[in-house]
Amino acid sequence: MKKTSNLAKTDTSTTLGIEVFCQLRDDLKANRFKPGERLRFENMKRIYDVGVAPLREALSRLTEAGLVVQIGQKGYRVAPASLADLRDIVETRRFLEVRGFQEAVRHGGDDWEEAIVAAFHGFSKVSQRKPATAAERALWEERHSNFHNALMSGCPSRWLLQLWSMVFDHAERYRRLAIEVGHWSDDELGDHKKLLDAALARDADKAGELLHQHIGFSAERLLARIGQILLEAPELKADGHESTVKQDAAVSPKAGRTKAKGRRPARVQTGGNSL
Amino acid sequence: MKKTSNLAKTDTSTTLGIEVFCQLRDDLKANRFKPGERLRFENMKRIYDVGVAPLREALSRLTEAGLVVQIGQKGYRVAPASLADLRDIVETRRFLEVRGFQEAVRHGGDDWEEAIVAAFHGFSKVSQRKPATAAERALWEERHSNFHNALMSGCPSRWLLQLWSMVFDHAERYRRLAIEVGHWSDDELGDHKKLLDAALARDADKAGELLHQHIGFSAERLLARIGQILLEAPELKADGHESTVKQDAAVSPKAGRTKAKGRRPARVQTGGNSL
DNA sequence: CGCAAGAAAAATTTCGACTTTTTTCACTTT
DNA sequence: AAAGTGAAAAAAGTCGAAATTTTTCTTGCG
Repeated sequence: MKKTSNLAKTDTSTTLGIEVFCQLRDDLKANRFKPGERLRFENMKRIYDVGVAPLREALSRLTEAGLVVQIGQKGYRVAPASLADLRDIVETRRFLEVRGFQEAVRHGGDDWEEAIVAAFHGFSKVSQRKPATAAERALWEERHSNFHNALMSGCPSRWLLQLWSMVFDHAERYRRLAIEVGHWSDDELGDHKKLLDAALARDADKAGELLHQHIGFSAERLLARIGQILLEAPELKADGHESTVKQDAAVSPKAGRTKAKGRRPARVQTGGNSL
Repeated sequence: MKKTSNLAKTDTSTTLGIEVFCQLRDDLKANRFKPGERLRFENMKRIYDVGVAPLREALSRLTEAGLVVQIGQKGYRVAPASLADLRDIVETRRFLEVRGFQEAVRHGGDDWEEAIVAAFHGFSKVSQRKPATAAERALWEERHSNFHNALMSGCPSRWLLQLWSMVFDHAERYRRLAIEVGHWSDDELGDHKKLLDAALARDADKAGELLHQHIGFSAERLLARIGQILLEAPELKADGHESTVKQDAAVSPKAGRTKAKGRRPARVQTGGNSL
C-alpha cells in the first residue's frame, strides 16, 4: 500500500508474500482477473509492485486454495469457471453451511448473538432496494458475506469453518461474476431475517431447514445467470482438470535431485490433491 | 520433442516448488518433522537440495493446507498438535467421509467397484496380524489410506473429495504420531470388510452407519493414545492459534508499496482464513 | 500453398547475493 | 543477582539476473 502516510508504518511482522496473497485473493473474488486468464509475472509485478518471489508465494498459496491453477513450466492461470464446478460448490457449501449454522445455533454465546444482530442490521441497510451502481453492489456483497459469516461464527469447529470459508470464497467469485441483473430476489431481506429469527430462537432444526432452502433458491438464480454468461463468453469455460500432485509418495528419505532434462506432457496443478 | 530418453530423467513439466511441496507434505504426514518444530531454511536447503525460492513456494502452499504455520518475519513451523485439534479433525472427517462414502455407494460405477475390491485385497494382506516393524506399519498405513481413498473415489463431488482429503491428511499425521502400540483393534480387517460389503450391496444407509461407527471407534483409540503422547511430550502441544489473513479487504485497486518500517505484534498465519 | 525445422523472442523458474529483522550474548547498571 | 542495553551473529525475506523452457516467427522444402 502506498503507505498510510505519516502514521501506521505499513505493518511489519507480515511479509510481502502474505500481503500479495490477501490482495490477490480479494481481487480474484472480485473477478478483477477473469476465469481462465493467464497471470503473467511482468504484469503482476507492475500491478502489485513486488518482485517474483512474493508473487510466486502468493500464487502457490492460491493454487492450494483452488483459486488459481499452475500449469507446468507455463505459469499460473485464474481457475476456470464452469457450471459443473458451480453446482458442486453450491452443494458442498450448502452441506457445510447448514451443519455449521446448526452448530452455531446450538453452541453460540452472547457474543455470537450480538454479532449476528449487528451483521443483519448492516445488511438490512443495503437491502431495502436492489443495488444499482457497482459500488452499491460491492457493498451489498460484502454485507451479505458478513452476515453469513456471522451466522457461522458461532460454530465451535475450526475445521468446519475453515473448509466452509474456502468454498464460500469460490461461491463469492461466481456470485460476483453474475453481478448486474438476475441474481436478485424480491425478498432477499425477508429471507435472511427468517434465518436471524430462527437463530435467536435457538431452533436448530428450523434454522437448518431455512438455510437449506435459502441456499437452494439463490443457487437456482445464480446457476441460471452463470449458465447464460458462460454461453455468451465461452472463453471463460473450464476444461481439463487433472491432478498432478503425487498422492502418498511413500517415505522420501533424502530427496536427492539432479539437474535433469527430459520432456513430459504438461499437467495441471490445482488445489489440494484432486479436483 | 526430446523424447523420454531411456530412463526417466526426472520429470520436467513440473517445478522444484511442486516437487518439494509433495515431498515435504509426505514427510510431514510421516512426522519426519515433529509438530511445532521450526523449519529453518538452511536445514531444509540441505535436506531437499534446493534454493530458498522453491522452498518458500512449498511452505506457502503447505501453510494454506494447514500442515505448516508461518509466523511473521520469523519463518515457518510445523503445525502444532493438540487434542482439541484432533477431535475437531476427527469429527469433520467423519462428517465429510460419511457423506462422500454414501454418495459413492449411490453413484459409483463398475470401475469404482473394482477399485474398492482391489484396495481391500491389498489392505487385507497386511492386516492379518498386527504390523511389527516400522516398514510394516508404514505399509499398513498406506494400504489403509488407499482403501478409504478408494471408497471415497466413487463420490462425484470433486469439492467434497478435495476437502475430505485435506482433513484426512491431517488425520493421517496424528495417526502416524501414535504408531507403536495402542491404535490397533483386534478386528481392523473385519471392520473394513463390512464397509466393503455394504458398498457392494449398494446399501447407502448401512454404509454410512458402519463408517460412522468405524471412525468413531478408531478415533477413541487414537485420541487416548495421542492424549498420552502429548502429556509425555508437552513440547509438541499447540497454543496460540490466530488468524491474520485479512478477510475481505475491499477492492485493492493498485496495491502500491513503499519500503516502510515499523513494528507490530507477531501474528500466526495458518491455512485459509481462520483456524 | 502448406508445413516442418530451426532460430529468435518471451516467459517461467531458479539461484546467489543483498537487505531487513530477529535472536543471542556479553556488558553495564541499579 | 536481576534487568536493561547494545552490538554481533543468525535467520528470514526480497530482488535482480542467470538458466531453462515455451512460444512465436521466419525460412526452406515438398
